[in-house]
Order: sequence, then C-alpha cells, then structure tokens
Amino acid sequence: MKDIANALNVSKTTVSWVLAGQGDRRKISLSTQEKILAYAKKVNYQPNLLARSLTNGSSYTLGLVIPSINDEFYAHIAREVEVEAEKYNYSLTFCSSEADSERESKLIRMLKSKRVDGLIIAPTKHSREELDIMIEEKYPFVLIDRYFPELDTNYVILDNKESSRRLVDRLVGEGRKKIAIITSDTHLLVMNLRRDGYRRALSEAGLPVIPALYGEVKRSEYETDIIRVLENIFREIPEVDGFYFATHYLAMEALRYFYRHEIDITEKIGLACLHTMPSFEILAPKMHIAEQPVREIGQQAVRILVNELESAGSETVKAKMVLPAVMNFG
Amino acid sequence: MKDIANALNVSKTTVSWVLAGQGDRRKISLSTQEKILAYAKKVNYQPNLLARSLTNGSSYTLGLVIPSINDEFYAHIAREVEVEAEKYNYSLTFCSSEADSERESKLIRMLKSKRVDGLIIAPTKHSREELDIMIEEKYPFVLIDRYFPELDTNYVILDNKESSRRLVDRLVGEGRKKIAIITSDTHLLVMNLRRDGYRRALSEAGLPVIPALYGEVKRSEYETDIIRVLENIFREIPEVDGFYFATHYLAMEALRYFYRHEIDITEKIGLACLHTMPSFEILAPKMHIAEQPVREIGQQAVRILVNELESAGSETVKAKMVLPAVMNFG
DNA sequence: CTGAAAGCGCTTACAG
DNA sequence: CTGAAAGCGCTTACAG
Repeated sequence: MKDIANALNVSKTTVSWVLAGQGDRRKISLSTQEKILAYAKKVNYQPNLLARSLTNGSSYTLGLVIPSINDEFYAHIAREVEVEAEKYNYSLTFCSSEADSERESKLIRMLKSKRVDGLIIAPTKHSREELDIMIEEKYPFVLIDRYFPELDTNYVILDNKESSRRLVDRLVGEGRKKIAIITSDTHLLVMNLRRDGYRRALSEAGLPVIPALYGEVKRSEYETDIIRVLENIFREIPEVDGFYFATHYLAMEALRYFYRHEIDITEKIGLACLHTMPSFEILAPKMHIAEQPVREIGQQAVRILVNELESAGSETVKAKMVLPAVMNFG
Repeated sequence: MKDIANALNVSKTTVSWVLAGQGDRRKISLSTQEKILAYAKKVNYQPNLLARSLTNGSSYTLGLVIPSINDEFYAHIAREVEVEAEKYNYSLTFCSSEADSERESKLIRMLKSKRVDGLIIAPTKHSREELDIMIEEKYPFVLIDRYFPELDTNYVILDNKESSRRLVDRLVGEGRKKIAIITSDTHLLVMNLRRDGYRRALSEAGLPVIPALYGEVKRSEYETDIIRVLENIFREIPEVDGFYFATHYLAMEALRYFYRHEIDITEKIGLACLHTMPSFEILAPKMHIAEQPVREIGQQAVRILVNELESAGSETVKAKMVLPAVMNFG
C-alpha cells in the first residue's frame, strides 16, 4: 500500500479508502481512484489481512476443534461448517483434539492466541478450565455434538435420548427381546443419554434391562476391543437377537465381525445404529439408523457464532439447540 | 503486554524479552523476571499471535486446499498433514475447492492474503495463473495427489501408472480377458496415467484394449452416472469379467450397484481399485487395492514445505516425489 | 478532495 | 540491567 502511495504520489490514506471501495463516499476524484485501482491491479496488490485483522480486531477466521478430522462424521461436519462460514466470509482453521482434553485445552488457547473470531468445539471431556475462561471472557464459542448442561453455553446437539429410544423401539417392534447395546466413551454425557434411550425403550415395552447385554468398548483400541465385547455377549447370552450401536464406527467394526463369522444379520439379529457411514446401506440394509443432521448442525453452529460476533457487546442469550435425528428405518 | 508493563512499572521491551524466554540472555534481573512471569500468569496473558506474525513475517499457519474435506482420502490426508505440521508448530487452515478452479484460485489468493506461510494443494485443474504467480513470487507451496509436469513445483504424488499396471496385471493373472476400466475427472493427468497403466498391463499380456470396456463417469453426478456407465458395459460386453476403478468412490458406487443386482464379484467378476475405503475389506474382500500412502504423502508435503520455509531466501531445488502405492491383493 | 498522525500488539536494533 | 523508538501493514478520526 505504501508502495502504491509512493509510486502514485498520493497518501496511504487515499489508497486505503479507494481500495476499500470507499472512494466515492470519501469523494476522492475519479481520476485518482482509477489511477490507484489500475496500479493496484498492475502490481497484483493483495492486502495483508493479518494487518487488517490486527487493526480491526477481527480475523474472519473461525476455529474448529473436533476429536479428529479423519472421521466420517466430523469431516462431514467440517464441510458443512465451511460452506456456511463462507457465506459470511469466514474461513476455517481446524484442530483435532484426539479426544485428549489436555490437547484440547492447548489447541483452544492456541486458536484464541491466533485470534480466531470464534470457536466451534466438539468437546471431548469437560475441559472445565478452558470453557470457564471463555465464558468469563465472553469469548464466542458454540459446542456441537457434545455439551455440558451445567454450563451456560451455546450448543447444537442431537436429541440423543429420543433418537436412541426410537431406534431400539423399532427393534422391539420386530419382536426382539434380547437387545444388546454397545457403547464407548462412556464419560460423555451424550453416550449416557443414548443408553438412557435404550433403557427407556425396553422398559416401555416391559422388557428387562439385562446387564450382560451391555458392552463397553475402549475407544483407543476399539477395532480390537469390540471383538472381545461381542464375543462376551454371544457367550453370555447366545440368544441375543438385536444390537444397538451407540455410534457409527462401532457398527462398522461389528459388521466386519458379523461378516467374518457369517452371522445372520437379516433375520436372526436386528441392528440399529446412531449415525451412519456410506457403506451401511449395502452392508446392512436392514439396519435402523438415526442419522445426525450434519448439515443443520454445521449451519446452526455457524449462524449462532456469526450472530454473536455481529452483536458483539450486546449480551446475547445462549442458543441451546437439540435437533432431531433423520430416521432411516431399514 | 502494555498492561503488564504499566502495572509493573517496567517497559514493554523488558516484558517482551522475559515472556519470550530471553530474560537470561538479556541479563534481566531475576526478580524482574519473576515479577513479570507471575503477573502474566495471574492475568492469564495470551500473546496476540496476529501481531507477532505481522512483526515476524510468519504466521505459523499452513493452508490446505483440497477438492473436499468431506472425502475419505482427503480427510485422511488432512489428518496426517495436521499431525506432521504440529511437530513444527504449524496449524492448518483448510479450504475445499469443490474441484472448481475458479474457486481454487480465489481460495489460494485468500489464504495468501491471510499470510499463511505456505500452501499444500491438491489442484483440480491447471489454475495456470495462480500457480504461475506463486512460482514467480517464490511463494512456498507443494502439490499433492495431482501435479503438472511442465511446471517446476514441489509435488508428492502416487506412482499412478505403475500402481494401475500392477492392479490390472493381477486381474490378468487370474485369467481375466475382458477387463473394464472406470474413470472420472479425465481432464486430470493422473487419471490418464492410471489409464495408461491399465493399457500397459493389457498389452503386456497381449490382450486387446476394447473401447467398449472404457467407462467415463461424470464427476458431478457420479452416484447416478456410474449406473449408466455400468449398464452400458454390461450391455455391450456381457462377458466382461473384470473392473478396474480409477478411484475409491467409483468403486464404492459400483459395489452398491453390484450388490443391488446380485452380481457375483467373488468369482465371475474380478475387481481392482486405486485407493480404498474402510468398508471395502468387507464388501469386496477379493478386490485388489493399491492404497495411497496417505501418511507419507502428508508427512513429505509438510517436510518439503517446512524445509523451504526455513531455508527462506536461499534457492531450494524443488522436490518431486513419486511414491509407490501400498498394494493389497485380495 | 486529500493527507498527517495515531493506533492495533508485537519484536528488536540501538542507546544508555 | 533497562527503556525509548521504529517498524510490520493496515484503518480511520480529525484537520485542512
């Protein structure tokens, strides 16, 4: 900009106005304007957005903190967030927390230091400290997929309990009586809500909740641990006739197991899963699926954030959205 | 920082030195150092990295431009790039170009304006202009997955021709004689290389290349268009006994079709695919797969970039890496 | 119609 | 041992 000003014998101020499209408003002579625009084009001037951000106090970048970008669900979320953010001229910096709350805290601090305007977080655990600080500082952020009811934050989540209840209810409707539930990450409230939904459906149908039909998979080694869990259930309750998977990657691994052991999943065993993967339709056409409304989650998260950014200062009331799943009965 | 300086009656300079860990080198008295550190901690001081970047001229952010983050392969690449970048203290801003070179150009310009230190790009088409400008400006970037041999740029790609040749050769080895090839995005050089590999394998085996066994799927509507393509082939050459898919999502949709029409893909029809998806192992255990070495692509891309950033100024010779696929014969 | 000047929050060469 | 000052590249209130 300085170069332009020097080359053209005008002030940086003038250049700045013109380049910002405020030339007319500031009544800068057309000839000067044209001169500047032409020269800027000639030298292929690109504004330094870093400097602009420092001056204006907003970077037009949002931060996305998720367990891993290399996960069907979160990659899709990232895409939808990106699309929506672009409408408001924001771009996205993402970080994978790897379900480690230490890391998560570090990443959040880093993103704040880089002065992203707001954060969209799928929190792994209660990073109490970081979230409290952000609430205190009124730093704009919205939680997705997971949340903490005791904290007054924005969030956009699935109606976990009801989605689960409906899925399991469907299995019950098929006459199944020994329905297992397979979960993971049980420190997460959402996982407990899913389990609640399962229990609910059973008790509404007058079926007992059998402890041996509960399987908990270690997240960090789920590919192998789920085998142990499944074998356990088949050994304890050989007459098991249904499985409800609390999340998609558990179902994926279970399907791998079922195929390998040629277990009949069209008649003998009914399946249900919270969220989906592109192959489920082929692998298990009869599986009942409650799909996360990915697009809406992404859109709402961005809108809530942008809304809060635009009404900076004026206290906005926190948005708490609980969305229904897209039900896909097999 | 200013606040700290005022509160403690020292200069910003001193605060800056201490916070940068240069206190000892600058021989600042221990008592001052401790005072500053303690106060910084107390007020939870977080440096404004925007300001630092503006001063230092590097933002410690890399830009990743890919067709879509919502794609198995690129999401995985993103993850590996992130992991590797973190080792060098870089974070990542990503943008999905949606295979639109207009968009791609815009995104590249935007990222440069935001002063990312370097770019990792899976280019969609020859955005001649943007790439030329970057070469001209010596802006650090590395191409992945796709490249342009006529341009002197860094790149990390798969050995497309050889991987394809080996896959098809495998099908040939099974005694198959009517092997179809299904491709898409044929404006991309890499797709042509894959086709070359296919042709090569056939001619090495003395088999004819039959035009009717060539299927080209429209990228933008591949889910439906592939059906047309497959039906065409089955109609023209009913005795087709093999399919080579030039990329994973084509295989995925084809499998959907094969399952729906109960086509025998264990004996009658042999399959091969460049790159994989988590379900292929279950859906088509006999499919031959050449997996992209995702981790190595990500790692090398980052290392090349960081290396160029660190040797800023001194002319580095461009890295041109052609990696072998990880072969997985079904 | 146009420009000089201050400020955003840092770093660092220079001076004492 | 410590600080005043310049500079990174922008924006904008103020003055003429």
